[in-house]
Amino acid sequence: MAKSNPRDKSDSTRDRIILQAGPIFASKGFRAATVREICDAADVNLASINYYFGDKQKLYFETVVRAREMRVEQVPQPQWDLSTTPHQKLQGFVGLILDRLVAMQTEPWQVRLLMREILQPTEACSHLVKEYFRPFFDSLLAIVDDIVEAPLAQHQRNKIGLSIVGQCLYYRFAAGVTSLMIGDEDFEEHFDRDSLAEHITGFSLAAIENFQRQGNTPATQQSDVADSN
Amino acid sequence: MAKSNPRDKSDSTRDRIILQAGPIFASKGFRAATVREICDAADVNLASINYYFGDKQKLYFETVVRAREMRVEQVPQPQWDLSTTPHQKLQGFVGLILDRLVAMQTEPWQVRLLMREILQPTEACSHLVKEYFRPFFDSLLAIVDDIVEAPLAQHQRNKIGLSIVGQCLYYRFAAGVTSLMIGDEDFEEHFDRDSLAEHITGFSLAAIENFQRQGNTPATQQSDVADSN
DNA sequence: TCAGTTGTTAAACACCTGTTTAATACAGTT
DNA sequence: AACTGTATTAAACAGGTGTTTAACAACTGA
Repeated sequence: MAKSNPRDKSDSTRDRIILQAGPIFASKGFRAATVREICDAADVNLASINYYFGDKQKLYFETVVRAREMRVEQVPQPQWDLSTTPHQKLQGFVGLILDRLVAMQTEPWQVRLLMREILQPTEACSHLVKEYFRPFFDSLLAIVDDIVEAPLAQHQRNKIGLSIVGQCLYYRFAAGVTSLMIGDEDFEEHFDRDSLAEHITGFSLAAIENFQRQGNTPATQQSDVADSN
Repeated sequence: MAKSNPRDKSDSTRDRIILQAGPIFASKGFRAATVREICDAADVNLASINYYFGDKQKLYFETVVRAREMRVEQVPQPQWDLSTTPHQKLQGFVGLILDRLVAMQTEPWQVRLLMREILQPTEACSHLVKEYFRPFFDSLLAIVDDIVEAPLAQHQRNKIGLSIVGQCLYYRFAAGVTSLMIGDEDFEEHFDRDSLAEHITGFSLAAIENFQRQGNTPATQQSDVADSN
């Protein structure tokens, strides 16, 4: 049998704190989550968080990092071969966004925690962008490049990519009001993961194709209304 | 001179509390905002909130209601005549969303507070949906109907509408990470209100037009990847 | 003038917050 | 056996939380 050295014991306690802190931070946010609540959930002493992490803030950072790692493991990026069409790649990637970052049905704590960082970036967010969001977004832009063929200005690539991401993330941020707005039963019936992936892919693909047809200069007229703020 | 009856005095105090509570709730959220901080800002006694509103929660509700009223006043809906094209209407409405609900440059407290309700709906949210979001969304769908001509299934109308709204709201929710992701200077230069209105309108219009061209059945293939969660 | 209502105030209440401390337990090493 | 460093514990700390209370001030209508 494997001997249990103190390092193992330490790591298991440390891990248990992170894993129990995750759902609590995700549900209540950094401030509303209390160290007492976390320590109770992890079944450790009140002082353990300060012992292992220094303070509550550093525990939060570690929890965000762990959430990203777990989410990438849980939903791996799809693999494509030479026969995969750009359309299929786009649909696969939209599905990947919906699974990894939206996860409407399950709403795992990892997703809710990462979204908190998007909404109110802390120091953990720059880490997330570098290690996660930026490469993720680059993968999407590569697919977009395959579809448009003609080279685009960088800001146009970014805008198209963010139009796609925006359509997906909306359902993470606003699922609650959407359900209130269009009715529970309609929402449950028509806004499942696969239906949304299909719609967003078709919508975006149609947009990109028509962009090309119109010579990359859509909507040249300037709005003359609603300029006030 | 106008006599100052106690009702005036009362209302002014009540109003001052709401108007000072707004930015604080918007910035910190319900929990992190303290009644002491609000009372200090409004220059009223600590007990005033409980006296006028009963408790902190009821003050919050009133503040959300007020935020909506103020926002509708600040950014009125554009008026169209018979010569206005559907394209112009769409661009006007996208601009209206960007001005009312995104407001990237100014980020007034009313907008930040309303977004909090979208993200974490409280009892105030169902009020918002009925009085604000639902009619707002219906106006958008009416414009979409003008563009597509052919009748659509209700869930398709909703999906198209939410694709447009999603592209806009993304910049409210994720402006922070976007700036981190594509760089500050690129963001400031190319992602201003007018550029975004133009892009989102063009992107969505192209999508809708191509939807029609393809007979309302875009993206019929099903993704065979990224199904795990 | 005199109740009576309304608005305001300072003080206190009971509770919760993150963090620190000193004592204790227990492993492996000398 | 004594020592050492790590892990855990209960208790206390200093400060902040929303809410309540009772006293006081100001104006109202009879």
